[in-house]
Amino acid sequence: MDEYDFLGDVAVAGSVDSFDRAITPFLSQAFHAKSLLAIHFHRTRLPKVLFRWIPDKTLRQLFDKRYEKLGFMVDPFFHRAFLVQDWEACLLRDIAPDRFESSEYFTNYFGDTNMVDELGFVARIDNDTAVHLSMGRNQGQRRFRTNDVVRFGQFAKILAPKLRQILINQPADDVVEAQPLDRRFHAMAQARHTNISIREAEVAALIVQGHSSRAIGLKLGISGLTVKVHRRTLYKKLSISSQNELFGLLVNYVGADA
Amino acid sequence: MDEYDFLGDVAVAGSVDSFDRAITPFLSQAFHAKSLLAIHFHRTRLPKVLFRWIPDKTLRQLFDKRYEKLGFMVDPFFHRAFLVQDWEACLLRDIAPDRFESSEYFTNYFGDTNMVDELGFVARIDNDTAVHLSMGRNQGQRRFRTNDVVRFGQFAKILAPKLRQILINQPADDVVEAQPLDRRFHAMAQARHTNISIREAEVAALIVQGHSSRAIGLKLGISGLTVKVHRRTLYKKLSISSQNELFGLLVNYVGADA
DNA sequence: CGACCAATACCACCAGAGTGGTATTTTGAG
DNA sequence: CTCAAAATACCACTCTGGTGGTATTGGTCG
Repeated sequence: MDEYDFLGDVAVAGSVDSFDRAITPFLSQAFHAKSLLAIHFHRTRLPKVLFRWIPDKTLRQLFDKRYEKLGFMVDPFFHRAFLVQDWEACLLRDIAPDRFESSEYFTNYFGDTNMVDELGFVARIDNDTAVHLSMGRNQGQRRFRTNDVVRFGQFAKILAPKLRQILINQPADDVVEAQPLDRRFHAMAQARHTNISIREAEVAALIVQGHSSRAIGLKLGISGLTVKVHRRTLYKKLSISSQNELFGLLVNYVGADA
Repeated sequence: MDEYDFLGDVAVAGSVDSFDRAITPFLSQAFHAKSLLAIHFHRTRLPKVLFRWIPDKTLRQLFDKRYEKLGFMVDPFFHRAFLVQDWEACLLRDIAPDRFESSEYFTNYFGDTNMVDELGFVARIDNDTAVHLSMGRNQGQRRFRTNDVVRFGQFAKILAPKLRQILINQPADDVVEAQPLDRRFHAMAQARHTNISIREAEVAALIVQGHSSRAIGLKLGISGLTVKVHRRTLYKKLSISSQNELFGLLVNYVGADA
């Protein structure tokens, strides 16, 4: 299939469905991807997976089960989507928090384990919504190269506006509010008969997203050393003693409701 | 209910079922436990959960789903069971590998997240089988105290031989062979078109069980520094770069089959 | 008002993971 | 037998998390 045939199909696509059919076979082949997914983000609501192509059954199940409820909250693309104004194509590793890879706990948990690399774009639709499309490569495969990124960036010039156009007229059918992570941590703590401060909840949320103490400090405009203090008191209140345990609480409790 | 009533019921119990009914209500109350379980271990086969009382629904489901297939392989009680000759009552934290708690990834994954403490016994039945009973306390609760341990140890003098007696005449109905962890890692690596050495597979298995490099060295009779080398080459071959990613591979791939 | 707590900041120390080396011995396949 | 790979050992370094302190400020509640 020719590149211009592909772009022609994209141009005439009038629905998410036809868009999916136009791009999935072509992109997955052109970039040797082992997964491809498109997600409609909302700043304060649960996201909607527009379509996903994940041949590996186990991974697909994990993704379906966990991403829409909780996983998206630790997806760097989700946060990135509301930071860019127009649209942006990028590699996951370029926008991920500094400790994202070593705290693989999460990506593992949501079925991305073997995605050694992810290349995609985010595009803002309006103040509260955005759309995201990405392709993943599995372990055993090479990471995306510079020319992959460049080439994808060029496609994104067409794909991003087109997908936005399709979605802009489409009313959201799911309007389930999603509590932000810090709120969820706060609620979880109270369910455990302890009370964490607002700051501590914020820190907890950023930790599980993969930020180091230092990075959290920069983000909150406080010292990384202060973050360590919050960390300590947080752990003490939740009677845990490590980051992994915090992940565990999130997965088993914070994710349980909402 | 009186302690001697309890012991009387235990004494006359003639089946796993009646044993369960005799002990679960009493022990869970007497020790303020939030979970109680009994497992029949086999050195080379999948274990059989004799009974389990886990009121929390989420935890129960996680446990049911993952423990019997894979989780038991990283359960310190499982390994302990085949090290003691007769029987032994102990705290989980006393027999757990040194990095077991901080690499909570696993306990989280198998539904033990909130078990801040676990008290139980293991009793050998014959060369290849053993039985294990334990109670867990959740987060938010105190850990078991010395007098809890002492008291439980006294009960175990009756419970362990009794449970062994019940099981000794009971033929195993499940005879599903379970590949040891190192073998599974080896197979997983080959499925990924790479070949890890025997030593590397051993190291991988010990890592996910929660041992530090130093502890692995002591266990294998080699230097902890050598273990670090194995670790490095292992990570390189699997194209990962951290322990958490190794956990992820185990959970999503090594556990998939077998 | 005083007691208390949250939030801030900073210091020092340790353990462990991860990474970059070098070098020797053992072992197994060709 | 030879050569390459595996296994062993050791060194040095950085980064981070986790833990133990101290101290100041500002707000809240009894």
